[in-house]
Amino acid sequence: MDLLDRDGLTEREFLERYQPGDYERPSVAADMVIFTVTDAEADSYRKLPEKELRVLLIRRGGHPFLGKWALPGGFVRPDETTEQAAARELREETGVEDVYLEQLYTFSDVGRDPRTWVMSCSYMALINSDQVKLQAGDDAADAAWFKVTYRLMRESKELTGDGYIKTLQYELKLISEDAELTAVVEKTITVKPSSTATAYAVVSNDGLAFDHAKMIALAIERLRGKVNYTDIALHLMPGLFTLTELQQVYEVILDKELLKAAFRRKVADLVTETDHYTENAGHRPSRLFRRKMEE
Amino acid sequence: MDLLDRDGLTEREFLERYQPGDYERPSVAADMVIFTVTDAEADSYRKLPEKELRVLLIRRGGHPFLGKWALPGGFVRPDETTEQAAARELREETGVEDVYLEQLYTFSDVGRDPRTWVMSCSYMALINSDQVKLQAGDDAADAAWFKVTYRLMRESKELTGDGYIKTLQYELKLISEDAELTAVVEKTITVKPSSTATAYAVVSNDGLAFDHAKMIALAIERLRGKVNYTDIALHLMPGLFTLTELQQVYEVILDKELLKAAFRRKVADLVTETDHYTENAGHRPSRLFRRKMEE
DNA sequence: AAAATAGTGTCTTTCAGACAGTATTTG
DNA sequence: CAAATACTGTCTGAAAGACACTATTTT
Repeated sequence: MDLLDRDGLTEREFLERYQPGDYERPSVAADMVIFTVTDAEADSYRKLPEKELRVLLIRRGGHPFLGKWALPGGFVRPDETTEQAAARELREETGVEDVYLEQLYTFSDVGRDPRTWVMSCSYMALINSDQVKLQAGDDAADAAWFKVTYRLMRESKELTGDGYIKTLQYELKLISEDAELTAVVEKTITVKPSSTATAYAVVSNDGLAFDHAKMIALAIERLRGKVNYTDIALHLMPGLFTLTELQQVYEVILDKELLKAAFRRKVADLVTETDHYTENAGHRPSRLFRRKMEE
Repeated sequence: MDLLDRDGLTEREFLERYQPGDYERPSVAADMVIFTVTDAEADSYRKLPEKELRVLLIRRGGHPFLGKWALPGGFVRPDETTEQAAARELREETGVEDVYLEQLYTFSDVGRDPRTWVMSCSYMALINSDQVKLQAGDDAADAAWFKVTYRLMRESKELTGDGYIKTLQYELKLISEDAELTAVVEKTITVKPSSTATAYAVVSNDGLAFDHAKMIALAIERLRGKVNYTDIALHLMPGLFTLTELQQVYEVILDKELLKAAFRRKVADLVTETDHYTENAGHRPSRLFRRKMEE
């Protein structure tokens, strides 16, 4: 192919002479919502421990948002994709290598970073409690796992002339051993005859940096959506697990109780049974399952 | 809040003195997959016309990819979000203002643009045939609507030691009045005990610029996925439409025939019936419906 | 009447919700 | 035996698949 452009150049000539213009360019960061599930303290050793959904946050050691908690992340380098940058941050922060990683959304609101023009491509990572143990040797001293809850608090609908605006307010709560953060995220759905638009806004925010409350909210919504029709939740499970544990994970993600019989029917084709059982549990042993790797 | 950082600065002082470093930054473009549905020519005026799913492409007038077809798009400016940039491009290209717009994915492969470091945040827009008429006055002379088909051609699965790799090859065909483009997009799903990764690659590509074959493939997959559990397809319909037309749109998106009775039951709560009917159709008139704006 | 599309009725199958019942282990 | 969890059986009702049937218009 040797097409010539208006200046009579071939593509090779064009590229050899190409000089990037000096118009403004944004910095692009990759930020990660890293989820895991851990056992809460049980009242008695005969009772099963409850499961908690947790997110990793890092306390900011410099301006802006000094002292606030932020998602792990960093700037993308010219020789890597946003996904590679996310995986690199994940490795640096947690030592974990082989995890489920999914791009969520690219945030580009003007002024979202008070320093300069910064976009953020956000990712969701799911790691299981086996892998989390490796978290010891991280460089950011002020990293902590926060228990997450995300709950619809208020719902309203306003009719406009030719459509309506639905407003949903969610309370996002993040609780660690020594900090408790709360944010309210508002989801606004504007329905008009020829369009539907959804926008997120942070209404109040106590302790989270940047627009990271929005990112966490979006991640939870994605997780909740996918749990119902994929095997995504299995990435939060250790190698061997009981169906009751799996059900607890679904319940903590969806923030709602499920019926045992129906749940077992539903996940039957996502798991493979093994010949192992739990031991010394203070009650009847439970069969252990693995994630199904065929099909 | 007047916390001081290690240099003893308040946040305000820090920001006043902040100088962006001179590390490399990418350009960020917003590219759009604009879908619409139009009637194909009918054999006889007594037969219903078939529906076609179409995408807007623009022939490149300069290097790189001179003469190839590309998605409409452009660079994001510092005073706008990627979404605003997408909406701006859409307006410039088609004159259309009020449409369904959804962020798809941010592409950042190294070398995806041969000139320089460019990421692209891709969007999907759905516009209806009423709105498309406005397309006359566009600046890019070489814009054309292409009929799209996207079909699974080959499927294979290879077992690895502890998991498997599934490879799906899709043929993407784009046909306009005077051009026919074909690309093969390969979707690779790598399943390992603690992760699942999906990657897209363009295996062959005849006539599309950049990685735009991947973007279109991703857009179609998103559209197909959402059609089943949202009212997204209604954004492709004009103000009044028959249920048969709506079914045709579902069928052309999903590339599969649906059963009439079941379809009507399924969409019943997405539409509102009107008192209008089609006229002079050469057969029994059909009731016209609108998109349901309540609930 | 023929051609064409519009629209409905209903049987079957599948699957989720609901709930009760049985089974197994430890203290 | 009591406490605790594990696991199964089955009824019901909602929704999707399948297919046949009726209805209405134009030529």
